[in-house]
Amino acid sequence: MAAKRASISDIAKELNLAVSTVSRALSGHSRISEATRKRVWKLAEQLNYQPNHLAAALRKGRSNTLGVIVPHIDGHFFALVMKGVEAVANKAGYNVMLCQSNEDYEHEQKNIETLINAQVDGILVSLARTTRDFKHFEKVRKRDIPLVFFDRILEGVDVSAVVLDDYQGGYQSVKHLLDQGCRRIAHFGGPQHLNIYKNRYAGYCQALHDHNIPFEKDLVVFGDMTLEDGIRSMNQLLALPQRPDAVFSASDFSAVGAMQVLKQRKLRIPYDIALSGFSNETFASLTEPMLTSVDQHCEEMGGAAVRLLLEMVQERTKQLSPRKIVLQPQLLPRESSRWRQE
Amino acid sequence: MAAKRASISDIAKELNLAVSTVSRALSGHSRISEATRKRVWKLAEQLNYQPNHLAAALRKGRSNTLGVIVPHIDGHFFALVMKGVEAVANKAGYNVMLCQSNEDYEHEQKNIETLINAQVDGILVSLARTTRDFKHFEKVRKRDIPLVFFDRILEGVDVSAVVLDDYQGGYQSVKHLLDQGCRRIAHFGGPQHLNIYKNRYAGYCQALHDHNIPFEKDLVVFGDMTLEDGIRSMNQLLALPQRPDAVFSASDFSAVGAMQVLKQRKLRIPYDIALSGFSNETFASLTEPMLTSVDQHCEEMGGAAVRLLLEMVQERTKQLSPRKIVLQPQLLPRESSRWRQE
DNA sequence: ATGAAAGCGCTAACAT
DNA sequence: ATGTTAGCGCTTTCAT
Repeated sequence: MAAKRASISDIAKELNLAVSTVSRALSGHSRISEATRKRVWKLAEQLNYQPNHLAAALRKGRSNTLGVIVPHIDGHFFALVMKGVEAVANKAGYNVMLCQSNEDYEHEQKNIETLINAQVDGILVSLARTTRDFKHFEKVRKRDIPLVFFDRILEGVDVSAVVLDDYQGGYQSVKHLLDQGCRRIAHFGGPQHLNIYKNRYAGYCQALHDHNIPFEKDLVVFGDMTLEDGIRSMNQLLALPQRPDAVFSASDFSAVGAMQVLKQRKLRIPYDIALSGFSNETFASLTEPMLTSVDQHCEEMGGAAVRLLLEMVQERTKQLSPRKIVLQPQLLPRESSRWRQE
Repeated sequence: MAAKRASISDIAKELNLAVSTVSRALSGHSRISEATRKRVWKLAEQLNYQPNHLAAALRKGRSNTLGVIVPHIDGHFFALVMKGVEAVANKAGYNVMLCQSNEDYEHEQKNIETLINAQVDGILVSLARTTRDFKHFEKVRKRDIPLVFFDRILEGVDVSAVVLDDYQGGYQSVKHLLDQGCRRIAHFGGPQHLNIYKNRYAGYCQALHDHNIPFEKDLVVFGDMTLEDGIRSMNQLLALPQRPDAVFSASDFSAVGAMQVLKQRKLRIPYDIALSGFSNETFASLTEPMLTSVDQHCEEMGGAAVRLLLEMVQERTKQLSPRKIVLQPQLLPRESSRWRQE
């Protein structure tokens, strides 16, 4: 029963060698005779030796584990990011420890503690929507644990991060709507303390400005970007004396909410009102009409974030100054915004 | 810089106590004077002491970490399961290490090694679609690491698992379609070596049988359950001399594929052909018509799986015989299958 | 090329 | 109630 696992010292005893020799043989040290190396490896196989990472980690002070904190894992975006994270991390020999903050600041603080205690070698974070300060990251800094943010970061804080050019995403979306002939373009925006929503909004504003469309305050509605929020916001817009002829939503969910309202009111999409969303959720190509959206290259973002983090982990000595990587978004025009369908 | 972390022995030295005393004070041991306990905690706070879990794990032989292997994390189901897993695990003081097998057998084997090396206290697995044997789990058994499967398990192997009553899900779906007046009900089925698809199919067969509907081989199409597969399968069915009047798909994705074909051919859903899927993906309530589906209580499944696993972890001594927990599915009738809409 | 020995930070058995 | 001590399995310096 209970098969005790073979250790280096077991192998050493069996072969009449010193543990240090066995350790070196196993880790491919150069100053070990070919003969010894072979004997050791053979017995290791036989005994089905598995290295005890915990012990190695304790000794070396590194755990070969990366911690990741995401607001939530349901939904397209973070799931795909995790795919990229995992792929790159595993290839580099690192494990991944996952925490969800549930969009909650307090929870995020706990997550940080958890990861510090687990002795992770580096931390990847995308902020909870309710996070507005940086206190809990001070601990991480103090311990000199490499830290990389992705997607959602706090405005005005100088940290390493991998982000999407949300400004471009917003700009292109609005430009596309303008190209279709829309002139009164509304915007569903998210919490403005988060870079992503702020930048999408900024892109919207700039695109209007560049095309000499006057900005109308009434056409911008802020909310929490859920489907229900989209319903609420759309109804609010339709109650205006003069309704918009397009909506650029900073989220696919609220865009779909708007879509439901429009369909229910028998307004034609895109002819009466065109619609575009953000994130290219799975369902974006399954709605009717299919929803125009912005792809965020999620997997790539995850991969890039890990690569950046590993660089920092491996060159811990040199205090590198914070680096930012900006990925370009890709507009995917679909039926909800295109007047002429191919 | 590089803030060295305070250790128990640091605290002990500072307070002129033995490390064991400090350790006990910190872990709430009963035989420690209130005064000492307070002094220790106070200094611990001051020094911002964080326990070194690695060391504790090495010493105790337990890492307080659970490993989870999922086929993939994108898509509704596993993402929600992970939510449940994480919630329960964290509450019980365990961390979660996540691996994705990418639906690949080889990858799954690697994942197992990874988790064993990481010294996890227990492993949760949902099998890759390409996994057909059990060899790689023998190592886990030999090491006596508690192992719990969820959702996807191998047929005919006696293991602890948390599964959905897929048979019921299939049965109810078909019964519902029959209740709507459908008589020629087709089925899109998945790989039959996986319990979930086999049972959904079995439920389909039994429901037909119970209602005296003859089984027709041509109405059953097996595939890989993707959207494209649904398109292919639907076209295949429409080429039959006599077409079906309903399809029960074992996946929402292939159901949506079918939906696209039907819409394109101007067949009315549900009037010409009714549709029902499985898994209640996010998009199921966003298609037009909204897709009837079966909810799997994903979060609950994740939670139940962890609870079962933790039981095994905590009572490791007593070799419990494998336990199965079966959750009941919930049919969600929507427009794609209902003749009379409320 | 190999060995001896120290120690990572913690817990727990065994004192007192 | 507190102290002493051994050791979890590994890596690494210093010898030889």
